[in-house]
Amino acid sequence: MIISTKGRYALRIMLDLANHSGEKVKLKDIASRQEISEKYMEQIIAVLNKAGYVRSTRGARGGYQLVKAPKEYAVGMILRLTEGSLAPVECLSENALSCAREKKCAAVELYQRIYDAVNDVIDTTTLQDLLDIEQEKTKRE
Amino acid sequence: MIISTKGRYALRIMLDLANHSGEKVKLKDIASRQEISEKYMEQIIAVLNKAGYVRSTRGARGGYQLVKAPKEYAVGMILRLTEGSLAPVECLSENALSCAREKKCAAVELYQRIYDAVNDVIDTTTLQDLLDIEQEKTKRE
DNA sequence: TTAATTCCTATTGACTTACTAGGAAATAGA
DNA sequence: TCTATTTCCTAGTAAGTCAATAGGAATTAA
Repeated sequence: MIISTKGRYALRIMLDLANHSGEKVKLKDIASRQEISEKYMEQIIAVLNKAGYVRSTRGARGGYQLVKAPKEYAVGMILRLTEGSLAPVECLSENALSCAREKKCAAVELYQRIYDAVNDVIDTTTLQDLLDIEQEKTKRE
Repeated sequence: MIISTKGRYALRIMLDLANHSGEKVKLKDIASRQEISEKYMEQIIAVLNKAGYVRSTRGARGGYQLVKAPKEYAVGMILRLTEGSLAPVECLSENALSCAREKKCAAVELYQRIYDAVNDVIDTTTLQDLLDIEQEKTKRE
């Protein structure tokens, strides 16, 4: 049960953009700050862009910026977009094909509880919350 | 974020054994009831056996049985044994090597919340709970 | 002695992950 | 208009994981 680099990097990209609101931020700058491969980041931010979570400006002096305020982005939106469903098992995913043992399967109840618990956390935590945590952490240093 | 067949099958094996408490259950019977490859199951039950969660009897008329009562097995024990840590990210696992950005990383707080939520569910649900759910489900059919 | 069963180890095909690579398209500024 | 800068698009790839399959050794009841 793992959140891959795709989702984690997406979160860090969004956080980085949130930390530079108002500016057009170049991918190169995010990459150097976050120490992530620029080329790999391109692919990840492309997804965020297509979904309308960030706005891009092409060409020289171009860059990316957030479309909405940080508190408008639940981390669940970002993780689901980049990772796909965070369901612990396939059969709970949106597009799941029905399972033959569905009717008598006891375990699916357990999986649903796990799923609910995870969804609750990621849907009630926003980018702004992470910003606050970050600030708190650097203050403490 | 997925619980693989290893963990899911382990759960079903344990449930199957729980449904036949007192008997020595042959792998072949579990395999046919659960429609799981017998050879694959061997590998999974071997882990459960080594951990002492089941007791095996070798040779003709041998089989497996649970060591303790179903309510003594939290599903977390079984899943962690077969899946490894259910931490959403590597850095939260037991044996994780320390991360350079640990001190300022805001996201780790999120991951910890997810981890806590998952652990809470799997540590408070036992095999007996699943048995009860199963009974409830078949009664309703 | 035989049949039935668990135990042990190796191999494999398909898939996923985390990139790398190369260049096309767009745009600001000279 | 030209050039440097930046995003956009697509393809490839090495390493690792998953979900088995395979074959046979060891053990035991009858």
